Amino acid sequence: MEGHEKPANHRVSINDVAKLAGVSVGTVSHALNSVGYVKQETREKIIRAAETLNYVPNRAGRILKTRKTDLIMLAIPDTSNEIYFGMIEGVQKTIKEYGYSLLLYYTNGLLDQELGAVRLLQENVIDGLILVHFSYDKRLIDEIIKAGNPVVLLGMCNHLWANRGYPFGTVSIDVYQGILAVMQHLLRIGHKKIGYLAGKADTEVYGQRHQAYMEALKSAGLEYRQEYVSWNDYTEMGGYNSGRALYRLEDKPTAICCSNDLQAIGCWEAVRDIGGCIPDDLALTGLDNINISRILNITSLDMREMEMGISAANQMMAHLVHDEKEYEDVYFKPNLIVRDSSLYMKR
Amino acid sequence: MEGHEKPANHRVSINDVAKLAGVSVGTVSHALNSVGYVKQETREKIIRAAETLNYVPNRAGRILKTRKTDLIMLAIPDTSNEIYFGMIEGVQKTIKEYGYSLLLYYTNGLLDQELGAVRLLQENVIDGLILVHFSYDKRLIDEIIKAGNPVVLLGMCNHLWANRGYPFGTVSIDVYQGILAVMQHLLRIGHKKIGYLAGKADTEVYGQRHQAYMEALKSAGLEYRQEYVSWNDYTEMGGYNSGRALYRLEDKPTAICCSNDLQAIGCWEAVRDIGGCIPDDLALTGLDNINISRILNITSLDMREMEMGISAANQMMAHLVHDEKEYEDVYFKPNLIVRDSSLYMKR
DNA sequence: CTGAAAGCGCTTACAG
DNA sequence: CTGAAAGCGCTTACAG
Repeated sequence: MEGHEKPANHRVSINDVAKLAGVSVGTVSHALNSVGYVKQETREKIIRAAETLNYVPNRAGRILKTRKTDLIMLAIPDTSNEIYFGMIEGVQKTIKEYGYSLLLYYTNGLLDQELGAVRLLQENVIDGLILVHFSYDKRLIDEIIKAGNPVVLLGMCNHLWANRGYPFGTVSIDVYQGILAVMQHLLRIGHKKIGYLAGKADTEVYGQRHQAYMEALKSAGLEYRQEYVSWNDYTEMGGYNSGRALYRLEDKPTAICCSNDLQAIGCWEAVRDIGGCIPDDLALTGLDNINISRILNITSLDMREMEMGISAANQMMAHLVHDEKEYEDVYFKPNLIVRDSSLYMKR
Repeated sequence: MEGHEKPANHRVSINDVAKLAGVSVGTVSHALNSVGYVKQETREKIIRAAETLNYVPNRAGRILKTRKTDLIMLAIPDTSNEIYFGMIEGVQKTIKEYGYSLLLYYTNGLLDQELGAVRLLQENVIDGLILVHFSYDKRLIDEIIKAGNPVVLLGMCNHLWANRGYPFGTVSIDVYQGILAVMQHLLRIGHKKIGYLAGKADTEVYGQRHQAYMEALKSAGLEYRQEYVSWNDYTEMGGYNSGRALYRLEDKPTAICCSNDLQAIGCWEAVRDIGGCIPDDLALTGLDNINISRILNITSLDMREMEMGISAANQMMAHLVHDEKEYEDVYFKPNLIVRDSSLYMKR
C-alpha cells in the first residue's frame, strides 16, 4: 500500500462547501447548478471550495427534492439474444441526447420479474420504463396503471393490448406480415413443398407465426401437411433436430421456413452434417436477421430492432421531456432480406 | 379512454399511510420493513392502510438516509460484442443473490465515458462499480481514489496496474498465455508458415497479443516474416481484407492465427469466397470463442467471461456485504478450444 | 410496543 | 445578488 488510501468516510456535503466558502448552501446550489444570479466573485470562491474538498453532489438529495432520477430502465428478457442489442443501442443513444442514462434489467421473460421492473418504477428509482415483455397478463396492466410514471411496451403481439386506452405506449413489429412475406418469396420462386420449424408451442409469439404460415399455404391453394411442421424449443439445437427430421423424410420438403434464426442455423448445420447443399437441395429461411445468418447467407427478416428502440425511447421522451399526455401504438413491418439460401429453386 | 386514468399526481408517502392507520411514521416504517417489534394488530392495520392507498416506498428517501442504493453498475465498452454478455450474466446473477440490481453503462471504450461511470459512483447513484476499461490513464486511478466506494476493474492488461496497492480490485484474463497456447497447437500439428491477423496497432491489448505471437515464433526457432502479419481494425471486414491478402500471397502461410474471432470469421469468409478449403488449404484460429466460431467450427480461445463476471461481482460483494477492506488481483487463463479449422495439417 | 424528533443532502420559493 | 427556512420521504436512536 503506497498510500493510495480512500478518503475518510465522512462524505463532503453541500454544507461543507458552504462553510468553507463562507456562504449559504442555497448560494452553493445556485452557483454549482448555474441557476439564478450569483456574483462572479462568489461563484469562483464556491467553485474553488468545491474543488478543494473534492465535492461531488449526492444524487439522492436531489432526487428526493426534484422527483427526477434521469434514469430510464430498459427491461429485456435476456442478454444472450442478439435481437435486443439493437434495441439497447437505439434506446441508449436516444435518451442520452436528453440527458438520461440507461438502466438495464433482465426479466428472463417471467411475469414476476416483469412486475419487478414495474415495481422499480413505482418506487421512483427510475423516471420511465421501456419493457420488452412476454407476458400478456392483466396484473401487468394493473401495476403499470398504479405506477403513474410513463411506460412503453416493446413486443411482438401488442395488437392484443393496443388501442384500448391503457396508460402505456406500445411499439411492435408485425411478424405475421413478415412470415407472409417470406412464404410469398418461397412460393414465387416455385416451392410447393414448404416445411416449417414452428418454435415453441403454446406461446403467443410462435402461435401467431404459425398462423401466418398456414394462411400463406391456404391462399396459395396448398394443403397443410402435418409432417412438414415441427415444433421445438426455438433454439439452435431444436432447429437442428427438427431440421434433420424433416430433411430425412422420404418425401422431403424443397424449402424450410423457420420461425426464428436460431432454428434456421440449427437446420443449416443439420443439412450440412447430412451432406446436403443449400439452396440446391433445400431452400432455407430464418427470422430475426442475426449476424450469423448474414455470415451463413441465410435469408431472413430484419426486425428493425434499433428503430424499435428509438421509437420507444422517443415516445418516452415525449412524455418525460415534452409533457405529452397521450400514448401511441406504433407498428413496424419487418424487412425481407433475401440471401443465397433461398436465391432460386433448382428444378 | 375507458377510464384507465393514471392516479392523481400526489404520490402517497409514508405520512399518508401513518395518518390513515392512525399511527406514527416510525411505526409504519418498522412494520413495513419488519424491523423491531410491532404489535400484530397494529401491523395488520398498517398493511391494510398501505394497500388501500397503493403505497410504494420512495427509494430516494431511503437512500438519503441509509446511503445504500442496492445498485451495482457494470460499465462495458459496447453492446455489440458477445464477449460482454457472459460478463453481464455472471455479474447479474451473482449480485442478485445479495439483493443488488444491475445498472449497465456504455463507455464506448473512451476515457471520458469511463470517467463518467466513476462519477456516478462518486455521486452515490450506485454502491459499487465494475468497469471494463480500455484506458490505462492516471486520471482514471485518481477519480477512483476519490470515489471512496468499491471498484473492480475488468480488463485484458491489468498486470499494468495490479499489485500497486491501488484501492480497486482487478480481474483479468491472460491473453498472452492464450496466444502462446494457440501458436503451440499450430506448431505441434506441423505448421511452420503461420500468418497473423494482428488487429489494431497502437493499442495495449493488441500489442500484447502480437508480442505473444512473436515470442511463440522465436521459441520455435522460426523467423518473423513481415509479410505474414497484417494489422487492421479488428473487425470482420478487417479480417476479410487481411485474410484475403495473406491467402493470395505467392508463398502463402499454411495457417493463420487471428488476434480475435471477428477477424477469424472475416478470414473464413475470404477463404471461402476464393474457393479455398479449411483446414486442408489453410488452418485458422480465432480468439474470444464467440458463438459464430462454434458454428463455423473455428478453433478459438474461451475467455471465460462468465467466470470473470462472477469473480468481479464476488469481490464487489466481499466489500459491500462482508466488509472486506483489501483488494485482490485475479487472473484467468483462457481455454483453448480446438475445432475442425485446425484439426490437422494436410501434407 | 409506539411516538416524537432529528437528520440524511439537496432545491426552491421567498425575503431582503 | 444572497441567506434563512421549509420540505422532499425516509430511517433510527431515544424515550417512555
